[in-house]
Amino acid sequence: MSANEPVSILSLAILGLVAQKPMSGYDLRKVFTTTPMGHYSNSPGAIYPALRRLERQGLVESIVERPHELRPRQVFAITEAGRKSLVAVLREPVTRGEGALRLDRLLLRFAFMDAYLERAEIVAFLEQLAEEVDDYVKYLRQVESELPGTPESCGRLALEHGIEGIQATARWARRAIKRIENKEP
Amino acid sequence: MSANEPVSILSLAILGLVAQKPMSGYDLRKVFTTTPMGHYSNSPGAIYPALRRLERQGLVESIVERPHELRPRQVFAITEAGRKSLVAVLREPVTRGEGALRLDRLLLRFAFMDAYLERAEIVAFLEQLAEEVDDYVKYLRQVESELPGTPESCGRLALEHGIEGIQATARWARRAIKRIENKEP
DNA sequence: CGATACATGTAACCGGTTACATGATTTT
DNA sequence: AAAATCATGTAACCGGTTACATGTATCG
Repeated sequence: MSANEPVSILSLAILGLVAQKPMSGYDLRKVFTTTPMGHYSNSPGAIYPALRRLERQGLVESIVERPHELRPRQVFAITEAGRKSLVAVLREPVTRGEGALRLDRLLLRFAFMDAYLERAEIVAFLEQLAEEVDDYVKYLRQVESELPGTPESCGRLALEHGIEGIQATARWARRAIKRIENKEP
Repeated sequence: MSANEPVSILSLAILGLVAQKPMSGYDLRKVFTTTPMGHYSNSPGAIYPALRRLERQGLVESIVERPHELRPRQVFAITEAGRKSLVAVLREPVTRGEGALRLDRLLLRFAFMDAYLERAEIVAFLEQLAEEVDDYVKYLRQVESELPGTPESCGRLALEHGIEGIQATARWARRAIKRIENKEP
């Protein structure tokens, strides 16, 4: 729909956060520095420009508190367009862009879902994710089988690490489905 | 030692690859596009500049094949300084830079180790890794315990995904240690 | 009241992505 | 010989990191 979607994963994280409640750049920075969300970068030189971009796209709007003082405080809130755009991102199908499953982006989307999507949609997302992950495991096993080197070679072991990590993801997704489905409405 | 170290993770991947055998930019691109190494970006606009940087740093050197033709082929090989620098990177201690364990970089380093490091060093690396990962799990559990929301809330589930993923890493590391130690010399 | 920590940003640099360009080789 | 594909790159743009700047509250 709208061509105005948050482009980077950090923008998406910010959009999801200000959707929960309006925040200043500093508030956001605190979230990123004090929680594992910091995985998506916690530097002010990333956050403030991202907020400007989101504002330019009309996805967030800001009100300036204490406008007459020298150090004003700018609080950003999501707009209706922003909410629409966020939901659209949450609803994107689960695919491998360029052969690599961008798990961090997918998980970030998932983390914001329960505020906006029906339970059935969330479950469908997890089912797609589990399928894609299974496919990816198959591909990695294929690669492994063609790999030269002994079973103790570091390259092979590193690949096995990758395989086991995403197998853990598949198990998690299926368990999450059950947890969500068994929850009383 | 040398202040000339490969800066980005992609540079490190390239350095490790040309250390195995000399390759052209195109050869490298093929590796990145056809294997899971593509995780570290497979775009020519990243690879060629990275090669230039490595060359400027003296970590790789190139010979131009078919120099008189219009489309020459430039093959890059690691230098002695490059090999030293690579080994220095492989020997870096396992730490959390800015609170986030950069697993992808650590695993990339690991993948290149067996050509250059003693078995004992590799095992020590894995032990450090397992410890750091255990610490990180503790931190994440702490975060989880302070998280509001029901056990089925998406945010909590996403965090659990992270926890389980790095627990899988810890198990992998300990299993890899055993595999390497039990290998006959 | 001076020092320290908290709050709120800006600017320069740099690495990566996307899109484009162009020469050689193979296929039809 | 034209079309398609392989091989080898370049350029513009853009997002992120690092380092710096400056204002406000707090604490000794």
